[in-house]
Amino acid sequence: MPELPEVETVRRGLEPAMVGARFTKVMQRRPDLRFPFPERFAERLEGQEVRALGRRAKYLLADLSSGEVLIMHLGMSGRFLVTKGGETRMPGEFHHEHGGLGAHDHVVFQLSNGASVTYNDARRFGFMDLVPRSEIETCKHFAGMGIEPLGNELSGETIAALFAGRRTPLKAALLDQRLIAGLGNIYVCEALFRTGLHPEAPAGSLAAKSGKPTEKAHQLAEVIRDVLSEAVTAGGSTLRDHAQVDGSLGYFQHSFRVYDREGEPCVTPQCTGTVSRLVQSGRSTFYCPVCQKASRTR
DNA sequence: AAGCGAACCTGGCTGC
DNA sequence: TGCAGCCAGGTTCGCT
Repeated sequence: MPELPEVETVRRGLEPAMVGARFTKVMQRRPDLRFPFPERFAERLEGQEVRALGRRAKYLLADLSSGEVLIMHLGMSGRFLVTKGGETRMPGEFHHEHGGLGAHDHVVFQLSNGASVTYNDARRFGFMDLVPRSEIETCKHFAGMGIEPLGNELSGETIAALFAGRRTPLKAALLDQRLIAGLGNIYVCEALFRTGLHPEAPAGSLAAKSGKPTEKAHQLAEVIRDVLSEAVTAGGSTLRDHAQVDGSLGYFQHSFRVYDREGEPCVTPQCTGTVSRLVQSGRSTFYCPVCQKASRTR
């Protein structure tokens, strides 16, 4: 469940359980996820205090008293469940009876405040790494990463500058984490719909010849911010599994206007269009062919 | 260089 | 009921 709003939802859920607590025991139950765990993973965590829990794009960053940062990425199916001390593990099909570990519980963090944090990831596209605080900006995960869409950098001007001259479809440009980092398939579809932009329009069409942003570029920047912050407020989107660390669901999926709505009527008032699906670089794009017509040329 | 498709892995749903 | 086929919120690799 991992685009920016879901990761931010997880961060907010983990924060009270982890920040200010020490790792008393870390159980790493397999040698790798998408990548091998770093050397001596558990030993480097045990005894360390979590000073802060941050987020960059779709990555969670736990600042440790050792000076290292625990980097966590959820991939496609990664999720965290927090169990407070004394509680028996419950909600969710992933966790077998009373406190036992489920099939894909790969890491369990026990904390000095009595809480347990379990990382579950059926597909194992997620990963964890440990990097010195001083090397965070330049480490392989973040070097070359694009701007934060909820930060101050996102504007019509930056979109025009980043997209100018690119013939790649808008959909692909928005998914490119080297340009803007944190958007994924759902929120790109939703943002393009709200802006009335065709997903196959060339990314460069948002920059005028002068290099200045078009009106649509300004709108797109605002819409991206709106969609993401609305989704964060809703606790993210829940598609197949819980989005929040206490097992409860996000509910932004009820606000989807095009994502996963192929064949349904367009929600725009007066619009007679039907939501269509097309495949771009191997991924489903949902859009309204009537509302989203903007500049397919150039 | 940019832009596709495939690959990584498991599970859930659809349809025969 | 069983099984094949397709699809899934992400990222990276390798081939045009």
